[in-house]
Amino acid sequence: MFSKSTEYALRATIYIAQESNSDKKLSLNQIANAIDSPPSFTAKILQLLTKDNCIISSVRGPNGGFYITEDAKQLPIRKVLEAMDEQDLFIKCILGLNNCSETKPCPMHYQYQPIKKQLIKLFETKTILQLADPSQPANFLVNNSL
Amino acid sequence: MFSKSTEYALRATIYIAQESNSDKKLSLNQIANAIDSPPSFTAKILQLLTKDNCIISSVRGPNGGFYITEDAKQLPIRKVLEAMDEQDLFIKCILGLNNCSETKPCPMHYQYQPIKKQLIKLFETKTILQLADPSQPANFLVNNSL
DNA sequence: ATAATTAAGGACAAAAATACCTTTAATTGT
DNA sequence: ACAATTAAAGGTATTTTTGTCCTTAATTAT
Ligand code: FES
Ligand code: FES
Repeated sequence: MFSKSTEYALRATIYIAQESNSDKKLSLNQIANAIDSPPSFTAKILQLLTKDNCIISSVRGPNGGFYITEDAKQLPIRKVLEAMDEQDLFIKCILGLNNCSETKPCPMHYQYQPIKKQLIKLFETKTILQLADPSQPANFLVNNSL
Repeated sequence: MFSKSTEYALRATIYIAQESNSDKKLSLNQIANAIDSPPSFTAKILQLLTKDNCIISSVRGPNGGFYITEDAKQLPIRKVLEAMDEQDLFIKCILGLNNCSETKPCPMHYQYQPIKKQLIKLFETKTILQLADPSQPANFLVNNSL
């Protein structure tokens, strides 16, 4: 479904939303450790997410680290996919054809379209906060422990 | 969603089911041309699909080529995904965690699971024939023409 | 100021996916 | 038998993805 980069990006974003706020920042190593991802590679991914501080925020220096603002928590998770350049899923044909549309449907189009719509809706409407909401008991697991 | 290899495999299978039978075989070049794929790469993919002749069949020599039996047309398209080793979609967690299950749900599990079930059902129940059935007007487009 | 800490950024490396090319084997028609 | 045709098989090359490492810049505490 998604690339490793995007999987790490989603896990990192959710974890940061679970654990951080502007008073409690998380270091790269904390995050990579928590989400079972290679630290150096995770650093690259976090750079993409902190671009313009629009999803994740960061500060350097002692007691610095990564965190997410309350405002950013309201963003739909689609923003994470956008930052990771993972938009093919929303646009492309399931058979890989350039155009996916009612006017030029491939043999799977009418079967796949309703599922695609649900995927888009899921990523458009679910916010980062909703996935990290501690009142939802299913919202904790972001690694391969257990 | 799928790798290029799998996209080509699906397009090739559908095209072969549209156009061939045991009396009318298709050459590599015909297929690659029809589905907009690199011929040499498509050759490799067809090798996987003809493995044990279980999905696509082939014969060498003049008037040889690739075709599909009536029996094989009844196979669900999941078989193509299996041949391409693309089973992660059916098993894996959308966040990339090793186990996807009700007992260890990730924060997206309960949102994603219903969609995943529909994807599985789609690939399990739709047969190659259904996607290539000429009585369905949507069943022709397997390339980027138009 | 200085040293310590932390992310940012760039160069590099390894692995996988994608694509190509050459040789071999099977089949057919002559 | 022979030549032509076609897929099979294997090796090679390129590109993309994944991952590492090292230096630089920013921030903080002393
Ligand atoms: S055209 Fe193939 S999924 Fe829409
Ligand atoms: S555990 Fe993540 S989708 Fe099921």
